[in-house]
Amino acid sequence: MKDLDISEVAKRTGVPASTLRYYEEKGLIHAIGRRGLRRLFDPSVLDWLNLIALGKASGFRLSDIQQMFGKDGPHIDRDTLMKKAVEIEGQIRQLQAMREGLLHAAKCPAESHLECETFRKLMRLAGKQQLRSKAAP
Amino acid sequence: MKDLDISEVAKRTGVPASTLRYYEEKGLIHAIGRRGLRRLFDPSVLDWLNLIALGKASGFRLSDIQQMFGKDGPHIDRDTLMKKAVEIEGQIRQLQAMREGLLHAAKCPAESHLECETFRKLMRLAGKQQLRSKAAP
DNA sequence: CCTTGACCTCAAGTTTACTTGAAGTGGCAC
DNA sequence: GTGCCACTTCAAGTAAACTTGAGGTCAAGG
Repeated sequence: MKDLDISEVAKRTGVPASTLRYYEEKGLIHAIGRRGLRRLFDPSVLDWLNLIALGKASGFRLSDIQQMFGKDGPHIDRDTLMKKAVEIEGQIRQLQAMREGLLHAAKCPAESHLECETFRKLMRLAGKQQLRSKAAP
Repeated sequence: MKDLDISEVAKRTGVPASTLRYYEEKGLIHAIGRRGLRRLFDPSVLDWLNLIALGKASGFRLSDIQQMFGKDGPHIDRDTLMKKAVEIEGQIRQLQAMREGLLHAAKCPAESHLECETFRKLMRLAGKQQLRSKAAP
């Protein structure tokens, strides 16, 4: 496969060039070289960007993502990964409660949703997950 | 029930007073009055804060949250709520993929995770949900 | 009555994740 | 060879969600 120009990467991923430079600066992706001043990327950067997008969509910070799938290094702390996975489980439950709450709210005729017992129950349920996780800032 | 002092609300919810003032300024919560300068909150503010926390944990912006569960107004656009619910569904799927990916990564012996076919498959799967949702900025 | 300190306001600072703009460089089509 | 313009760097700007600090107020305990 051929190396990719920054604009090529941008085109294929939808991530703006400025963001790609920013990510490189932050150590999330790496150019394999330069042609003159211009960065050259290995096609694998597309995978990395996919991964980064996924992480972001999951509510992680760039620094978290870097931590999890470190530099280009092979050292991924398994404990950290497990902890993150558990964190995500809680987040999923919260999202499910939120979703149910919203769906109910869309149907429920109560004046204020806080007056609806079903809604309040869902909220309490979700509230129980005392996950003050910094994963979703 | 008695009205609550800002510090009382802070104590019971864990939300700092400064944040409570900020939320009030943004119209997410409302003091029912003042004793001198000091805000007085109805105990129902605890429910609202619960709801706000839930929304935040689900990746919504404060402005989204305000939109969904508007001021103290009863006007909640059901279509908006449904759309949000659908958005959340996609987010949940992404989180599930992320979770599985992490769990797998915690076990998989591959040098780089990108070299692991299982991992890549999970990523592609998650990537398919082209949810460039602004719900999780 | 008088002090105390928790609360107030308002402005400015912080962090995260970028974007924008100015000024420079050099690959490549002609 | 030479000029265009996509690329470069670096500094500064933006938005969201708060936090911090200075200076002021006033309800309550002694």
